[in-house]
Amino acid sequence: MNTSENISPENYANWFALYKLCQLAKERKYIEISSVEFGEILGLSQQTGSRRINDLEQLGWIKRKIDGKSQKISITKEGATIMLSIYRELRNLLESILIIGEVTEGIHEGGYYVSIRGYFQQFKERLGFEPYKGTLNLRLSDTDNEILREKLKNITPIIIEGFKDLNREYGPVKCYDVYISRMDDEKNKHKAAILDIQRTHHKENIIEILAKPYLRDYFNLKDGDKLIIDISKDKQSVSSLS
Amino acid sequence: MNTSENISPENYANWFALYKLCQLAKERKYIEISSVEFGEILGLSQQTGSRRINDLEQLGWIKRKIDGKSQKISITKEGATIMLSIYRELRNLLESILIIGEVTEGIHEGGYYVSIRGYFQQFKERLGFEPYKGTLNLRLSDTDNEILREKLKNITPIIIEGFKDLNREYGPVKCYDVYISRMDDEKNKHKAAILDIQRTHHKENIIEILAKPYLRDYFNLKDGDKLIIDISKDKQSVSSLS
DNA sequence: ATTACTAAGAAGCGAGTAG
DNA sequence: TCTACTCGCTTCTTAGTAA
Repeated sequence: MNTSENISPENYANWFALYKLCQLAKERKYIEISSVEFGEILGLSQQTGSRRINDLEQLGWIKRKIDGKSQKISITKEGATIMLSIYRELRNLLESILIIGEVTEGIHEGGYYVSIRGYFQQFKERLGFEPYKGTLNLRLSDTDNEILREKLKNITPIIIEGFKDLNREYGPVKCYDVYISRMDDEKNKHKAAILDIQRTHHKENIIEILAKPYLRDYFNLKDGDKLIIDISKDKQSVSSLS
Repeated sequence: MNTSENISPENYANWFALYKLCQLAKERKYIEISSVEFGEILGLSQQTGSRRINDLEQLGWIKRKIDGKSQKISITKEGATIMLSIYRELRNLLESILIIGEVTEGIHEGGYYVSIRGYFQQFKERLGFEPYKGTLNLRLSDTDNEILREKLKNITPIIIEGFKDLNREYGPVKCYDVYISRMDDEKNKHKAAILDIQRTHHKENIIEILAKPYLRDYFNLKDGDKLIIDISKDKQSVSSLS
């Protein structure tokens, strides 16, 4: 089943009606609603409310029993499939228009950096949080990586200064403020930072994320899970427009 | 931000237009499209294509650069947020209108049953597949459990007959054909069976799933992950209508 | 080529009302 | 009360065309 066939100009009014009915179905069993009430929910008249319910029934997206005064509505398997396919299509689209990183087992180099005393103190002061002594490694697609790098160019990084100790010299490190979140959970949008280490040894598009909590636990992650990386410059476009 | 405010009757035409633009954005960088082409994609005229793009720009959902002949369009953060919030809202709705089970560590009783020789041979023959010798335990919400039980009543179960051996007597077991899938992956819809063991010791709404592969690996699951349980009687409604 | 204006035409909505 | 019909009116779309 092709999603584009399901929502097309002729019936996105119906799709919206189904969406609203599903919201009502949250409270479950079946939906008992009059055309007046449904019209109000749609922000339209009783007549249109009635028409929409008719149309949805015709489309086979809902079933109903009219019982004199009241009508009982339920979502059919077809209706649910429509919703599910739109959901899935949206998920695919979002993976294209957002920068998504895939949790991966890293080489813990970032973690090593964080632990170094001379850096750690600076991270604490300049990032605005005391970072967990380890990084979360996220693998980006080529395109996402490209876009991310381009975006980062337009952002002034937080500079962690280099220093020397008895043994060796430590170079400066750049960080970038970001927000990290799961695709399916809007409440947990966590402040974090991209740790920009110039790396020679993995060509792969892996970025390292610093945050106060241990992110794998905080977001309940396993390898392969996907996170949204949000470089919150509000008015910016998400797909790059050079 | 409230999703219901984002898609309302006045602007779902715009929402749909944004959705279509995002599909185009899949191919990335920026979208370079004429109003004629966009009209065609919408199934509408050039004029409307042009108007939609204008409207979307007005809403701040897209940015564009008109460059003589061609215009380059990109999705703004606001636009992406709209899409993301609809995605999330849909996810919530789907969790209400579909039967969703949460992966949980079971007591492995089902697994014990499967392994028993007298049962195993029957499972193999009657389910149409050779089950993995263990079950996946899914916890249901009270409502989902109620609805599932009600649905199962209307389905003729696969009966696995009881038998005796030297030590004890084994009772009959009922199974129900289902399809199991992740919410985010339409390709992997796997044939499985609910193993209906009358259980006294967990009051919790846990069902046990039989399938050929080890489902935790097959779907890459961890505890708490959610699966759709699809009792595929096609013309049936998903929300119960008695 | 494009985008986008205006005016005519089509589609959709709601008032009135029947069943 | 309900749902849902017809019909007038409003809104949106398209044709023609300018920039």
